[in-house]
Amino acid sequence: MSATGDKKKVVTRFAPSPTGFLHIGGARTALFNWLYARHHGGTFLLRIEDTDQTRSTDAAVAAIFDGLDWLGLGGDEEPVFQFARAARHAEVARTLLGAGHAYRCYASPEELAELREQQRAAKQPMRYDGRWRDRPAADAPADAPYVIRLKAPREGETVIDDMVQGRVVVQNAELDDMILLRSDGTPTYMLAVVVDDHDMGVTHVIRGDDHLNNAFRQLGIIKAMGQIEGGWDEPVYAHIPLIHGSDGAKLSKRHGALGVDAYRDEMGMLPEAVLNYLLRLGWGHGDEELIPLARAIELFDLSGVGRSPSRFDLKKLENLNGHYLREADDARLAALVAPRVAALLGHDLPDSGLPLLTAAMASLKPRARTLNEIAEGALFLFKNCPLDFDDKASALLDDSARVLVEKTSDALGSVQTWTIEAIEETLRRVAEDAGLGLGKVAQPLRAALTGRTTSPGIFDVLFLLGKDESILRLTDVGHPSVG
RNA sequence: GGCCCCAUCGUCUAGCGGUUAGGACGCGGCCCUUUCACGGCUGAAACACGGGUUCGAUUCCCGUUGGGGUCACCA
Repeated sequence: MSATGDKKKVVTRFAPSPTGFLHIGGARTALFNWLYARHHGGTFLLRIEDTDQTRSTDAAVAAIFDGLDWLGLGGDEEPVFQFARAARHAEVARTLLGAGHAYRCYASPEELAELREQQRAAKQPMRYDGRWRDRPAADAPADAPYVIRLKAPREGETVIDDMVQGRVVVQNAELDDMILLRSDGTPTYMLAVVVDDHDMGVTHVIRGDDHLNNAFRQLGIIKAMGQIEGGWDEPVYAHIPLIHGSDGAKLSKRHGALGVDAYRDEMGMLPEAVLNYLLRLGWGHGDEELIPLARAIELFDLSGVGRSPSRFDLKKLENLNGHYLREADDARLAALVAPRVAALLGHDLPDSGLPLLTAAMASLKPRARTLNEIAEGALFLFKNCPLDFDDKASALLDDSARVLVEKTSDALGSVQTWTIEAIEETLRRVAEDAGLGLGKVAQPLRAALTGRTTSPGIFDVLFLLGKDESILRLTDVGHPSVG
């Protein structure tokens, strides 16, 4: 902060630990950080928290980048891998130790487990009792492993003015002396986060409110380092509420805490829909519901973030996805849908598949909420005679309907130029000649052409199928079966 | 259990002392219509409870209840 009081440039970050895919909650945290940075013309950074090498995997790192990439939430600079910075973390721990803000603790893990057990039994708060906090160095057992703990203040209180949670106060007596450096010399998360955020120049820490308690401990490190060398500013904190499942319990795989890849691949969602949904989950701006990214950048601010946890609602996501599907470019959708159609069919699409899907998209997409539903709806375009008729369709195709189909087929056969207009004109004439409403003619035709009782408009179906294929399918059912 | 956070329709939310408590999803009805959708209109649906403060509380304060989070040599 300069003497003129102007604010530092905003720097936010998303710092997942690579122990699994990018889940939906993480995606929202990333989105909020990304939006906040964009809104303020700042920088959004990525950091992979892989200090726990036994739980971190390359596959998870790849999955996280993949998910972020799909959503368009990449970092503005090369991602930082925390494990690679272990030496720097250790250096800070040593600095703290040298300045008397930290100390060596020789208590063994077993000893600590026993302590916790006693506290649990006595219904006492479970925390480290500071047994090595003030012991003279002479007491230290020679060559015994030790950890370095922060010498946290025991009096007073620590205050955080959180941009979402408001002013939160915790008594320092509630905080114990956390471990900074493990006995094997590697840094703990608490230390690594603080050091990295400082070194990366992070000004705003926006993360899940499961970290709120951690913030008080982390502040202890920041304050201590600030006293030693100065320049360690407290970041602005914003702890956003977690996302819960539809039953109010913590989000689990059961209700959609899947990787974002599942929303893309298995559920057939568009990234812009997921983004819009996530944005509106826990954040609102008046009555606005449809908020594309550009608008979100313009509107987003932390003051709009609510403080209560919200439940994940797949139905609403699907509805939003339907909106974005209708707005999406047809060729783009066709490319996205093609492999899904092929999967349903069990074989590749012909070369004409993509252009056909593109042409059909305008009548396919208003009827769907997901890419999968579009694929389902597109199936009839690629089937071969004889079609598989579902129950309603075959029930509809009784003898009189088949006669009507044959009659229509004949009329259609004489259509010279296969246009929507010509098709419509022909069908209306057939209906009129038969003394029937258009619907009475259209339904049997639909069944004969698609094997289903629901489909895009009948003129569109005929047009998309083409004259030859249409006549083929109509002829196939056009003759009342003898029997 | 200690500490921390939260509480408006079933769900996401608007509200920031005085409103017929608004919108969206979902649900019901109607319209449009060749089916299904889309779209339009419309209906049902909420301030957890109890005390205060105030002329007046959904709104401010306290408590109760109910949720959630966190208490590792994980992150």
